[in-house]
Amino acid sequence: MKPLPRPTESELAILQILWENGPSTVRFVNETLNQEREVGYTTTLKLMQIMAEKGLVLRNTASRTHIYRPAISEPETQRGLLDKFVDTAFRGSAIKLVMQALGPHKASKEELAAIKAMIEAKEKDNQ
Amino acid sequence: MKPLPRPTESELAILQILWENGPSTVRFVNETLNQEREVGYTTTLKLMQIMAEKGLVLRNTASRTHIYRPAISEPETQRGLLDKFVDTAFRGSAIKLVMQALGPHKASKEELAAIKAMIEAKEKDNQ
DNA sequence: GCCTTACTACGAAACTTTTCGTAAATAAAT
DNA sequence: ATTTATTTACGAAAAGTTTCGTAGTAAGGC
Repeated sequence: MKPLPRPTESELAILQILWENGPSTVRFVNETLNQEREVGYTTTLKLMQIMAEKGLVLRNTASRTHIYRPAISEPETQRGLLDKFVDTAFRGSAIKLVMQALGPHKASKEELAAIKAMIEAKEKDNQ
Repeated sequence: MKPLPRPTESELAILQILWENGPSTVRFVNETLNQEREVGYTTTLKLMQIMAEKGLVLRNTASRTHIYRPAISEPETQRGLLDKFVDTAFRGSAIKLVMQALGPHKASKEELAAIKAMIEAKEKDNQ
């Protein structure tokens, strides 16, 4: 099994709709996309067909209207994209990326506590 | 002044060489790139010319061999790329990105301390 | 049954990014 | 001075991504 390719930006937008809403038709995906910006129906269809070829989505073709679903989870996908991004934009330094990401961001008490907990766990690992 | 466009992946690779080594010639940049993968000299030249047009780099054309330098700092560039990336890959949630990035990463004591300090500073802000 | 609508398949155009070949100019080497 | 090497400029091909038009086929409404 060859590993799945990273999705392109448009493909990612489609995957996000599938992750959020579960297995969906092209029409539903297209209508959801159109809440953001205008996209032709066949444009969405074509993209989803390409994604099926690449293995990024699976589709049930039992009925005439095909049902698409993601072939990979959102966290797995994010991991792949993040690894690439850390390499290209931060020369491999995840820490620098974290600092940059935290910098201007308004975080809630709970979020900060969660990160802190994670860091404290890692500090224990280090010993 | 229009804000500078985000660099593409290849452009980013060139910027990184300039950030790391200071003002450089096309030849130097090309040779550095070639340590990673084979790229033709005119390919690198063309990219750098395009970057100059876009305003991503500045060049000194006083002597025949032009000297290029970045027009924007690495952190500024990273910030722009990160904002876009958080939006597209993490649907705007910087916190999720941070958690993902910290997850598998081996961090040193000092790095963890630095992040922790930043978080504690933010916790104070919140109150 | 017939017409309208909805869906998939396919191909190609449009756009972006990357790659490189060729030509012209300048400098260096012999 | 002539040749050789180095550099920029330019244009266009190649590759990747996104967009959509057209055709064919199945389904639904009348």
